[in-house]
Amino acid sequence: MATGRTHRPATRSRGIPEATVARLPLYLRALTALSERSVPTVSSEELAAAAGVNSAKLRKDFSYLGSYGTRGVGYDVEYLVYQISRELGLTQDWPVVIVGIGNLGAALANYGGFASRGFRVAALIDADPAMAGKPVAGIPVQHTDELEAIIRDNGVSIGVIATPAGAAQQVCDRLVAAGVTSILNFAPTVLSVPDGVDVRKVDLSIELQILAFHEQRKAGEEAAEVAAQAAAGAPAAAAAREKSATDQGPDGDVPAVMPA
Amino acid sequence: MATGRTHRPATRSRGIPEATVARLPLYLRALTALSERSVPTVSSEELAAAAGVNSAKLRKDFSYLGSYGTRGVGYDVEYLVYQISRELGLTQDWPVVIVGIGNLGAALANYGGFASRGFRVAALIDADPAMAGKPVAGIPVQHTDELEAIIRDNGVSIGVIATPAGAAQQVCDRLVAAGVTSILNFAPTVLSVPDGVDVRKVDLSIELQILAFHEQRKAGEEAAEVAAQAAAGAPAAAAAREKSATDQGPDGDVPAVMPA
DNA sequence: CAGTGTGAAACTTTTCACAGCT
DNA sequence: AGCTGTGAAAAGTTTCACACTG
Repeated sequence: MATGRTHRPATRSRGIPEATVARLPLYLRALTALSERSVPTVSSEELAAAAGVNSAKLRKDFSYLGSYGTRGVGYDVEYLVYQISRELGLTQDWPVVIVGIGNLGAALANYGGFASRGFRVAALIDADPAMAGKPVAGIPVQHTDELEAIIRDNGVSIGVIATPAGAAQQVCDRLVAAGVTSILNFAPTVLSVPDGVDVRKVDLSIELQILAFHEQRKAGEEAAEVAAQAAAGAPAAAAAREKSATDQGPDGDVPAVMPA
Repeated sequence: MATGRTHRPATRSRGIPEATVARLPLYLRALTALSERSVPTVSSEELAAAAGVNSAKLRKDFSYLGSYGTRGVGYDVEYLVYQISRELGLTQDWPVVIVGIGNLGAALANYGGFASRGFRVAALIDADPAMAGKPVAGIPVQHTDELEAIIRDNGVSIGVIATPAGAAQQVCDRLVAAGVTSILNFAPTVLSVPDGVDVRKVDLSIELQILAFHEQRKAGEEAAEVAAQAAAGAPAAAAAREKSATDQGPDGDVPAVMPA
């Protein structure tokens, strides 16, 4: 909602909130499942449940895309799939390179959901000469020396870094220099990139640490609860948790993209 | 947050904002690196740069933990490492089970940063009988039949699901029934869990789709930019991006935990 | 005087609740 | 009658800017 909405009320304008963007893939997945089961329409309530969010949030999110529902009825599944795909830029397909073909890189290469929606693994790249030529997930691994050529020849703009932490920044620099402008980083490092390049980070140990924090909290609360229960009368059962909601928050963080 | 903060101004009370919690692991990692280089103190500016956030945010975050800095000087690295570790519950170590030992599960089992900070892989579990006994990352894989016993015998409260999507909910149910209260889910599914169980989700294709959205946006802006540049005089270079910041947002999303 | 700690302002995201369409 | 679309309120997060302290 950055630039005013003053006029142009019809054609949904730009400026979809980042939090909404982060949820669109979730909706898309739920819708795709419905589509496969040939469900023709769905209400915000049902779709929200399938996506793990609440319906008010979902309706608000969709309102940023336009008015694609029918009052009293719900949303047309196929139509919404198309609209969200388009909004996410998945009507074209994006060639992606994966750099670092260890266990993780191989797992990513084998990941089916990859190809299924808008992405194509254009190349697998590894620094180990012994890997060169070896096929992983049916794609021959190429040596890092080829990186620049691969990026240019395939018009790759999205790169996935699955290397050890030590190599990540260097790989990142080369990717960016060769023209990549979006990076998904699995290495546990903060990457620095020039303006205009987006980096998203996936980090196992950070996720675990966040869980540990809450886990620890629960242990503490349990003790408090027992005490309270002992002191007071009876009703202490489900009274502890702070947030409830049917939500399944993404980002956990507000992960947000970071144009760096 | 929820319960008022009315009194108790002194001792840092409970209720650290979720967004702050999500960044603590980032700070911890940066601090650990400094510690290894034997750097004794660090300013909010330096540490923020290392963690990829801005210094105001970092100071605000630390203010929720207490006053651990020294005005005019900065923060004592060792002391902060300890305080953050304690806050995150990493002074104890958490036994973790990984269910689903495919490429991804193996990658996770081999992930070093795992053991390094507060977590211990208590067991690897897979449904394939052929895997049973086979060691991965030095740990023998056990069959799913043993799941409940493993959880109970090891006092596991954190589980990692790295199975195919189809098996995830079922595995989740068993983990929860056996006593697990925190789950890190790598399968592309929305898990439903009872109240009091936290789920965090890591999803490759969602991340890629978010990148695709921004990538598409860039392409559009580029065109607009060129047009504007042609029409106007000259200054259009770095004027495009909407957010700037040195930030490297986690969550990308607001991933947030979801007490479900 | 360099640099923390923090109120207050600005912005973003979520939730509420209901008018309005089909 | 039912369900969407959305203003408006509430909650959460980030940024600003400066008083205060070692």
